[in-house]
Amino acid sequence: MHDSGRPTESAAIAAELIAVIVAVTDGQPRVLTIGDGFRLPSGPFVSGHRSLQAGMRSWVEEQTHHPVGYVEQLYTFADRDRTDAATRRIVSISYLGLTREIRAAGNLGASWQSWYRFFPWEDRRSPGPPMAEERLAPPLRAWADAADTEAERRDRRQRLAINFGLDGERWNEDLVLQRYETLWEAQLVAEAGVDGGGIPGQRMLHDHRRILATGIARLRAKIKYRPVVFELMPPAFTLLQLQRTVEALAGRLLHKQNFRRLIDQQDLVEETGEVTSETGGRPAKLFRFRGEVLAERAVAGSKLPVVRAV
Amino acid sequence: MHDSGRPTESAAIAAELIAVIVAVTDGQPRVLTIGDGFRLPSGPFVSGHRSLQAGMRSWVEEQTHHPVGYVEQLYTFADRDRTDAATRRIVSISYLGLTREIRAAGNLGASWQSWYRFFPWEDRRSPGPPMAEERLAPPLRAWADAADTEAERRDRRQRLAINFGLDGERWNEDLVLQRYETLWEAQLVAEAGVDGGGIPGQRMLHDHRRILATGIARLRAKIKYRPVVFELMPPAFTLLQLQRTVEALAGRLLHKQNFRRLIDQQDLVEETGEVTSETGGRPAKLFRFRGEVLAERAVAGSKLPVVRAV
DNA sequence: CCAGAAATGCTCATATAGAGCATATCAAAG
DNA sequence: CTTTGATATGCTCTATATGAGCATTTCTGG
Repeated sequence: MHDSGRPTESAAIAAELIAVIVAVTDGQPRVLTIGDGFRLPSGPFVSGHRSLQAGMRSWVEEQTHHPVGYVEQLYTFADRDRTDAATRRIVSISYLGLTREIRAAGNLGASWQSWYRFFPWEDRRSPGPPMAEERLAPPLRAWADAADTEAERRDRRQRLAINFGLDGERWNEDLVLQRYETLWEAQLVAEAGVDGGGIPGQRMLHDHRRILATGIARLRAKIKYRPVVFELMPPAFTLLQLQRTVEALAGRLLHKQNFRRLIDQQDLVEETGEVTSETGGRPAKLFRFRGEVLAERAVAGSKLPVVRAV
Repeated sequence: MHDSGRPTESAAIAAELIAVIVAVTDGQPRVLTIGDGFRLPSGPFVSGHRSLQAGMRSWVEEQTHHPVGYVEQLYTFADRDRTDAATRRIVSISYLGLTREIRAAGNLGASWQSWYRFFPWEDRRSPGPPMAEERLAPPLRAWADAADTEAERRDRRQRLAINFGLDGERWNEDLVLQRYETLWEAQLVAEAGVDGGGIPGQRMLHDHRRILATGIARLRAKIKYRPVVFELMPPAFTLLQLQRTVEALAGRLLHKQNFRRLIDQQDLVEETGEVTSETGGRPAKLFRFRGEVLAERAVAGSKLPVVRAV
């Protein structure tokens, strides 16, 4: 409360916990859903919960029977237009979780959905002209041109260039949320009211697609400076499997040799001593994650030109 | 709610908004406090608020009469042991705000406090042996050695080395929260129960010091990849002033020439055409922030060895 | 005119990142 | 037993970025 002395007259509200649980299987990044596959696991935060995170874990486990591993908080929001049966405002606290998919039959209708089902334009791993340019750019440009003033038109065009990698700009895979929000503004997603203008991409319940976008964006940004990918890997894996996992998340292909150089420069993995010849071709060495690095090194680095030993 | 069909039976809870408002004045990073200077502006989230952020802004303005500029969400938590008068669980949503200090007399007892008053060990700008080594290391090492098992002792020592830059490790200014939490665990901060073992650093109300630590950590990390410092600068400034501001935030000195190189490599500023000779010495050119870069470039860069033009 | 305080210009060595070329090593097909 | 298809691995070369300093220039205040 904002004053320990006097009691607060705060209105009652309801708090909801929502989880974006991610795994990568068969080269696809997947998100854990319940029901018909269009909603994320979620439930109210109640007094019995030890903490927000504990509450989220228990809802996920209850609704999906799937264990949750690594977890971090994503974002909290309070949509003006969402209230519960008692018309209380709802505050939603979202979490991002990383696990490995466990294939158990019929667990409550919980299912794993490729996240590119909801954001097909985010997958740029296959060669050929990307969907952002083929399918999204035309209606988006039309939206930009439809602005009232010339200044606004210019703003919109520049925003499109940056967010969608148009007009010579490079594609930035981290801008998942910005892209979704731009599409929303241009009335190109189904949640925005109309039918979505024929843009591909499955909609979700309420604002769940926006929350998923937030989770993807966070994860794509995070794999660049923290070794979180390993939460998604089995105990032993080949470097190519690791690369394929990162590619699945980032939605783009990586340069193999440079990827390997990056990995071992950082001492992230060590050989198990075994090899596998699963995939055909020269058998690959198996590696395991060196969990110690989490303790050994805080993170990457500065970007500030600090002066040493004053 | 987690199911749009049936009503949820969620318990009522109270939501609180807390703000960490930062400004840099006279070379000191300062945080806006109310009352006796040991508490952050805060208040309940009520149904009249348009959004969480709007509610936070209105509380800050009501309690301090100070305008809030740039804002971002920090973290949401629910302390088990904090309830309000009606013994509802409290969910606290914290925000980080950046402004420039306005010196207005007697505004409600609101005041700006140097954040190093609460975290003196975080200021390493002055030469000489840093406080982390002089004052903190001994009791921390004692805590590490007091662990039950050898394994736990080793873990603690390594954690100290990384968090506090001991045993040859480098100081990482971003680990503000980890340091505070380690000190808490070692019973060296006043909030942890006892008197804090003589470690310098003013305590705050409730968990406000932890929230401030979260804000400092976020800001220190963010200035490295996003041009947020400019939110703290006046419209025109010299490069040295800019550098001093970053140094105040980071708590360490920067290499002047390299700092300048970094700034203009990124086209972050442009000359106003004027010069100032305020500080003595050769007059410095005045610069202004090129706000356009926010639109022009998304951010910094990859760290993933992507392959171009497949 | 001189000392003090910055502002500025440059240089050099060392990482890191982006792109490719060339081999090595296996499984399975023929 | 050889060929083909698929990787796994080693190395090289070129930009660019980063960390550290040295050397000048340009003012203000005695």
